[in-house]
Amino acid sequence: MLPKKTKYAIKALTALAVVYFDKKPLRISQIAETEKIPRKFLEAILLELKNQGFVGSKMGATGGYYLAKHPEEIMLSHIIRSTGGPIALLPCVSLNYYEKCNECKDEITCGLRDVVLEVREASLKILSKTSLTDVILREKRLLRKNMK
Amino acid sequence: MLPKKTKYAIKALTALAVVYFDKKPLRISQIAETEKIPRKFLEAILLELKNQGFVGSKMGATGGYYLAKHPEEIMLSHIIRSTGGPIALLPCVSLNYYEKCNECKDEITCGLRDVVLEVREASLKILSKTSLTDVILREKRLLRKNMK
DNA sequence: CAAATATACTACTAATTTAGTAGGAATTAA
DNA sequence: TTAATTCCTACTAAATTAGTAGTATATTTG
Ligand code: FES
Ligand code: FES
Repeated sequence: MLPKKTKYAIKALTALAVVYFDKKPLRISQIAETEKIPRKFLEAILLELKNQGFVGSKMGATGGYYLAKHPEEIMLSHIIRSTGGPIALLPCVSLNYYEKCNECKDEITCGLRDVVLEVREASLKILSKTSLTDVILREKRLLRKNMK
Repeated sequence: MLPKKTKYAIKALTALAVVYFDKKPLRISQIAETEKIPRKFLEAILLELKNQGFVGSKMGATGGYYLAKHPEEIMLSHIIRSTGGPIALLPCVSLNYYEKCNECKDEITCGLRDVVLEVREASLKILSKTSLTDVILREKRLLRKNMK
């Protein structure tokens, strides 16, 4: 399961992606309100996202946050990895959080690892191809479908 | 990430699957030793697996555990769900641990949910088709490949 | 310049989950 | 009857998650 932090990050970044072309920053409190994210928590999350280069910020009155990259360049896999941790089911198949399985005799011949590797590949295939723009597009598509 | 409990469960059940046709039970301590699982923890796990119908047991001297079903019938998805929890990345797309996303206005039109649903489908496709027998087969294949 | 309004940053805390452990009761084989 | 084993209840300790409090710093506007 993804931690709330990751979910909040995706939600906040998506909100920023929606207004990307306005070229005006969005206030934390504004995002917190519309996305129903605890204000202070979101503050911490956005700060982290800034340090990782996802967003930029402007201090002071009329300040706020804005996407630092084009929304098509920001993939869900990046956000997940930056905020939540591994996508893989086990540390021994995680690209970014690798850790040796000290119970298993041999990683190379471990049957379980082989399966879990396949699962990671399948998940990553989707998550690394889905950008913030795609999330917004999906939302629009679902809205149309539901309207009919 | 899968909890250790789940990993241990899969490992233990696989060990039982290997000797399935011997028709003799395997002792906890034996499994714990060969799979490097903390003895007492494994005890608790196997008991739970028994209550869920995965294994049977025999008490007393010469007692132990054995698979209650054919190893081809036990899928990784079953074990994960019984011991670890959801396979889905978010509660709103979990079949067995469903919980409403109270931040999102509408589940039906949520773009993030749509992506995460696709990921769950992809993972489940693999995990619900992979049995204990398959895990053993993969292991054998990997061994052969590595020998050459 | 001063007041108002933002983010930046440090340092906690509280609740939950995970990964176990301890110890004895019940059962069975020899 | 004794040795070996599972069964069962009740803890505990460590790590992680989900936040909060409070203050410093920067920026706009009157
Ligand atoms: S090596 Fe990681 S599960 Fe076996
Ligand atoms: S409804 Fe679950 S993420 Fe939006």
